[in-house]
Amino acid sequence: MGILRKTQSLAVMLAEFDKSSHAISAIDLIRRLSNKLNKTTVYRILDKLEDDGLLHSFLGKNGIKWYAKCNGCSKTAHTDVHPHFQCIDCGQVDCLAIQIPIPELPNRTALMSSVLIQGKCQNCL
Amino acid sequence: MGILRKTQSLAVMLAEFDKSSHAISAIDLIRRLSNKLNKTTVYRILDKLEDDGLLHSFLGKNGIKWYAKCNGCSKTAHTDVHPHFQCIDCGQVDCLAIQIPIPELPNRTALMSSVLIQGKCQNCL
DNA sequence: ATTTTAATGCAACTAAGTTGCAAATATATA
DNA sequence: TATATATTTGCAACTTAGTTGCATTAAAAT
Repeated sequence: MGILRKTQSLAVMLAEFDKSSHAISAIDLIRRLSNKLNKTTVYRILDKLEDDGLLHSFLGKNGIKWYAKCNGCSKTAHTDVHPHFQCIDCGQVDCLAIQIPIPELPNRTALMSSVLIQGKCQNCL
Repeated sequence: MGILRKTQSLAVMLAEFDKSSHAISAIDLIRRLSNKLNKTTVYRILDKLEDDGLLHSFLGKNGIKWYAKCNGCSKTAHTDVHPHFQCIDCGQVDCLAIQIPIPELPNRTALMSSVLIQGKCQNCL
């Protein structure tokens, strides 16, 4: 069940995602908003925004959960996914506007896939 | 620093990986060997076997750490990686013997990448 | 204005993985 | 083979990310 009410907490969260186009990790968001929102609230709003298709989530380095705005990325199930890029120096994470095609797999059905590319971003090169 | 001594614990761990060709999650391994080995020992031996290039690790669903034998998979840094497949029904995880090519990224340098495909395995179809 | 229902904060909890340290066990040396 | 040395192990305690139950607060509906 997604967002039902326009609350203060929701506004604060959305404002944070509007500040920059980079992905934000749940823990970082909790840290940034610690004076305004409880961490449980942060997790719950993230869940709902994902349900509503406003955000998508994925796992970064060390299995940390990240969230990014869905800028017109398809909400339907697909095996062609956009990869995420994490800089090993500064830690910044972005969605890449490319598609990594997953080939047909013999004896298996692929329903979803996730691709994390790690390397150096423009700033850290 | 990798394996230096041939210990009982090491033998137990290697035997477990020889039992099947599927990947094993660290937690599952700890559970299976709980009557023989302490979990700290399991984690430490996994680390060392990975250092030695006998196992490789990757993250499955929910950021859980998995280990699989390196069956001739390249140990050198590369952006062409073999993907891992996790069945959403039975949870089983395997290495796929295919390469997913990662294209050149403008303004970024890709140093490594990981691909997790989720779907249904042959048994669960 | 009052009622209803959803959202929030808090504290306590879970699960995966890590760390420090003393005891046990391999290996090297005599 | 016995002893010394260095690595490995088990244990307990800890860390970190995320979850749950429940009482309180705040939207929205009446």
